Amino acid sequence: MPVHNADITAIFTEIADLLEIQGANPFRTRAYRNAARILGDLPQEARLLVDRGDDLTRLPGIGNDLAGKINEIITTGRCGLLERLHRELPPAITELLKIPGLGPKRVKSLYHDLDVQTVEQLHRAAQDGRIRALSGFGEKIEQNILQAVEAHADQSQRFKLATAAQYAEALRAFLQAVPGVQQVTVAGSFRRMRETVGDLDILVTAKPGSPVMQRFTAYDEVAEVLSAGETRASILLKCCMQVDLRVVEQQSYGAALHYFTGSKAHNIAIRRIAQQLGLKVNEYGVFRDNQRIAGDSEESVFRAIGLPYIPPELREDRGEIEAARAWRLPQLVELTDLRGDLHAHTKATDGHDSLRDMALAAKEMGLEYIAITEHSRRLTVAHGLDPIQLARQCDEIDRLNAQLDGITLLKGIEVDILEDGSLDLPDGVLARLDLVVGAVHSRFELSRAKQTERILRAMDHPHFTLLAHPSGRLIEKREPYDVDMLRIIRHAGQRGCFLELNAHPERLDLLDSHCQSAKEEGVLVSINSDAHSTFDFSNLRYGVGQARRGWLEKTDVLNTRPLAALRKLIKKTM
DNA sequence: GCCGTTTTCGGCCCGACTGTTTTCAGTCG
Repeated sequence: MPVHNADITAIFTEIADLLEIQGANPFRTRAYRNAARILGDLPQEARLLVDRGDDLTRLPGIGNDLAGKINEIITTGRCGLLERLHRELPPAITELLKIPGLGPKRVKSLYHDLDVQTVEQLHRAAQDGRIRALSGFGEKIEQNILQAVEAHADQSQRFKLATAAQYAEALRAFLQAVPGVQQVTVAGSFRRMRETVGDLDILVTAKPGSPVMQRFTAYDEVAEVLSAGETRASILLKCCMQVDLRVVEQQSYGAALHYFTGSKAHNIAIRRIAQQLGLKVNEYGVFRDNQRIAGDSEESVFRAIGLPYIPPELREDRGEIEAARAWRLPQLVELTDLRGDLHAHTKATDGHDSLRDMALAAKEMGLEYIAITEHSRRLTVAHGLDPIQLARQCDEIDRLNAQLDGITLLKGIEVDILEDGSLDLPDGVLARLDLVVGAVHSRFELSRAKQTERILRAMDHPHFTLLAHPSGRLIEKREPYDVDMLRIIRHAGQRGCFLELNAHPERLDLLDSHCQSAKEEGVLVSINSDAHSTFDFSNLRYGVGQARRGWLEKTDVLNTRPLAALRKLIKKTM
């Protein structure tokens, strides 16, 4: 079995958990967590880097020791340190860390003093009232543990960005109406436009005496108030989403927003820079000694430590700080940069609206063109089109284009890429179209070599324009199929093809790290809605968010081109 | 365990809330 980055990430995370329980140097455990994060964000398998003889210590946060461990895991499939830790501690003990309120210190004490090794044993110990007697514990903590175990509160659920947006908007409006409240901003991973968010972090500025805290904890969707202080409170909504509220004065808005937006790794890096400058950054501002020198805006925070403004989507400690220091931050693409959308369906297949309605909705979004790309015949569940049906739709598009003003429909197809890499419609049919979007909708389980080869062959087709949802993953539902994405990206470059960033909230596919690879290889990405109804064009904002997380600029995105320029780019000469 | 325009050793972000304690440790973000 080849070792994937996710395997190494899991090993390093477990090592960090176990070391923490043992009471190891916290910075050592941080190094393992950091390494896990770095590997998780890598656009390529570490295995391939090692095969190529790349020096892993060139990755920030990976030194000789960790590079050696990565090597060991890749070549042997094992990790000596983890095996040693497994001999020293019971294997299931890291599960206890997932219980809210239990950290490494308390888990260690539960194990040493009560021999609690599993969640079941923890449950029994709490039921028997044995926990309250431990030093540092008490009746309240025992009750909390009991509740948490019985509520299965260890399952930390993540929500798709678009789902979180619904709860966020409702809460934002609710809080905005509270007397004395000035600004309400949803920060955290939501503001960084991560594809899923674990909780909502809301920042409020309010005049002194505003009842915002009381109102927040009394919000009618609250299932439980987890904590509530003067400036900070956490609630659990009935949908099981946790929401953290932070209230600060207006003068601290920027510093608090920066702090609350994260990511954690980014914040640590920023605060280190401040430290080196003899400054201190916290959620109230930037301080020299006890003198507040910045903090009313995020810009002022960055300026105070000598950096340009870093957009939230980049704040993952994935090179944005180095880029900022060198004044080489990208000018990220914006929603208003999009001129068109190259992937949309109508009720001719599995969409819900007519050609005309889709065109008008796109125009309403400020778009200049959209490509109609129905499924092809192989995809029977979606009523895919055969050559005759497609020809009929093309005629209809021609007629409609003659009537429409300010929006142009392009003739396309989302053609199935068959198992052998051929396309699901004959060349003569594809030749009439403005563009051909190819997609894998079957045989997801093929080996990496076969799946990659399948897609490369499809791109070799003279009419192939754009690869739809390149990884095939459905967030939290279906893993991506196993392909060598870097090879696909490079092949697209050689063949003059493009990659889609599918903006549907369930897909958000291309991954952000692969957007970066595409940019490096000079392959343009098309941010497409994959709209199945007139409402779906609004999903483009999530695609843009993902593109921004992938460092894409306006020029890196195919459909920022005006129609005439786009036509030149997608026109196949062969 | 990592890292270096003060450093190859000695640092490593910072603060709020809870519950256990009488001044703070543990957890969390």
